[in-house]
Amino acid sequence: MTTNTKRAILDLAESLLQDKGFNGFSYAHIASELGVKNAAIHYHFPSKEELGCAVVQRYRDRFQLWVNNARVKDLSPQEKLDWFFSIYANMRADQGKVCLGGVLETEFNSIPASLRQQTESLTNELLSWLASTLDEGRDAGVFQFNGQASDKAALILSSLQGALQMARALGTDTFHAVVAQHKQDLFV
Amino acid sequence: MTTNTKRAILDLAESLLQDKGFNGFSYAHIASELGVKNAAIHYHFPSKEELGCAVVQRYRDRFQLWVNNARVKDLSPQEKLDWFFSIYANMRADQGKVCLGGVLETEFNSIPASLRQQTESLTNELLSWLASTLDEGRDAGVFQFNGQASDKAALILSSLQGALQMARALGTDTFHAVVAQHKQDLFV
DNA sequence: TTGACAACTTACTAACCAGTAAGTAAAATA
DNA sequence: TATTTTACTTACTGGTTAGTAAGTTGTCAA
Repeated sequence: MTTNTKRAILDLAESLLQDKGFNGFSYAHIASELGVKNAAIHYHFPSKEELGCAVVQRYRDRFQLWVNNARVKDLSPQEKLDWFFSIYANMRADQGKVCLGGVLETEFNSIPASLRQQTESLTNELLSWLASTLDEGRDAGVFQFNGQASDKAALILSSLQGALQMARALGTDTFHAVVAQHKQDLFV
Repeated sequence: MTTNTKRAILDLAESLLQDKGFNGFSYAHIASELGVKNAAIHYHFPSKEELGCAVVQRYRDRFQLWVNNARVKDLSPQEKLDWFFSIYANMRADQGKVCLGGVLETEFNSIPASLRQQTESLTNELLSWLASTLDEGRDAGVFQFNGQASDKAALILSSLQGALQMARALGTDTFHAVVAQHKQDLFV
């Protein structure tokens, strides 16, 4: 039986990562919030590196589960895109969180190598799903854009990532304006 | 006579900010790199908060100087946009740096209030210049996009910010692909 | 009932952090 | 020349960091 504590640590670490970044939270933060001692965190995750990797790995697994879920697979391209946008909108709504990719890429030069690897894999997976969804929509005649779907996907993903961050300084409206503009660009 | 040291501190702090983030560098890093002692940094910038603000303030002043410079003012909208894109391309070329706005927004919840204020002002200034340049280009018939220029500006700025970060995980090609896609979207 | 193991706590360490108080040497000023 | 000011250094503090070693308690299997 896996403990509740291990999952609670992962949940809180993920939340703290999206809130303050990898260098912005400590084992003490997690411990005090959970009402346990520092060493309890080290029992489940010997190093901060392993904790960070476990958070990203779990996020990646969750994304793949969603993507391969019939409820998502059977959506139309527009609905798939809306579902994807809503993931980011929910992060914004949840205390102004930003996406894991953006946090870890911003701190890329001061995080462990294994966590950099996880970040690269996560970004590639998001990008690849988005590119094939865009291609699918263009083939179906519902999306319109020039050039390769992978380039347009990189544009959209980078913008969502940046817009979540920007919304911290300028407010939620900025984020929603960016999303609306993407739809306008794509559907015209 | 302002010392070389003060400027060297600002230069290095700006570079470290773009490299490792506000929580990712210390007075000791700056001191050892410059061959002075910790206290020398505190002499010029009593607190890290003041140092951070001075870096962003100098960056804002520099941007306003560029923007109000006749050499930039007299450019065509396309040239202005290319010039703006090249600022970001140069950051990417310079050891994979990311933009100040992106770093500080990502760390927004763990930086001092005065630095948050500087971040907001910087982002507003970049956004406002970009929006009026887009408007100017659309009026001149060289740019094409739907909706408000301020929304398209937020889309482009957020994307440049995100693409610099993303390029750390995926490489420089990703950044250039995003810029090329923006041009394609705008010029069609 | 005993032994093993899981899930912790207690108590600690060495490194690093921003920040400070007091001293110093050289240059500018009067 | 005397005094002040600038630009530091030396030496330190209290707080925080990830990480560790050794001990404790409750559960479960043999």
